[in-house]
Amino acid sequence: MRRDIFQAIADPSRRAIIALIALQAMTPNALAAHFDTTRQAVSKHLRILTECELIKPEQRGREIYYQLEINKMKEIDKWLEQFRKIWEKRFDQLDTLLTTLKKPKK
Amino acid sequence: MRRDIFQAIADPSRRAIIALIALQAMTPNALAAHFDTTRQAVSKHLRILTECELIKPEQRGREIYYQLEINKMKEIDKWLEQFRKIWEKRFDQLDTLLTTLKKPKK
DNA sequence: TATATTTGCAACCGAACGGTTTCTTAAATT
DNA sequence: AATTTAAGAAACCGTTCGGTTGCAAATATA
Repeated sequence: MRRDIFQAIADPSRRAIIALIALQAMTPNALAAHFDTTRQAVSKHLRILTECELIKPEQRGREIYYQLEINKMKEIDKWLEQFRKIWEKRFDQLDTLLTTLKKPKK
Repeated sequence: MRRDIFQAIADPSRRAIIALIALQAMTPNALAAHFDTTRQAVSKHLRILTECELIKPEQRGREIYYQLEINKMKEIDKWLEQFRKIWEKRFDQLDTLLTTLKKPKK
């Protein structure tokens, strides 16, 4: 069973859950109210997100508040880094080109 | 059939393909040589990546060079933006705390 | 022209995915 | 103590995924 952060964010429902939890910790029931699905389905998503440590459960009485582990999100950012270098380079090249074009002709 | 960039990067083989192509455009055969799998499997990944416009095929004789559409990668960066705001805020708070601790006691 | 090479496409297969329904456990409320 | 509420666990179901094998099409080479 593959279980990493990239697989975790592949599902649109899970991305929506992450976005909601990012604003404030929420219970499975509260989350389910935002979706057109059963609480159990949400629970399954929460389990997956918990397993790859993207969210953390916090028991409060009989309720469980799930909160985002924002640091884990940085792993995606870290992976993107290698490509950011490339698109920044391309932007610089474009910038150079534009600057060159602007220069008065010899 | 769901086909978006998040699903595209969910698979580790596809992430590896993206990373290779980022450096230089490559053919399916050349790519397959880097993996312990058949060319057809790589071709399937390339198809998925092409469908969500993360890569672009360029025919050259009987070979097809696939090259990365770096701009598409920015979509991930864009999605991350909402969370980057949060982790930068948390960092600022930590920074403020540390600065406060450093201040001499009254 | 015959042959080899590069590639895509279709059919198939087992495993994983995303969902539902049903059941159990535990805490809160009456 | 009985009932309600919140949540997880297990079993099941149809679909998708990632891979394979086999085949057809098109280009290059002999």
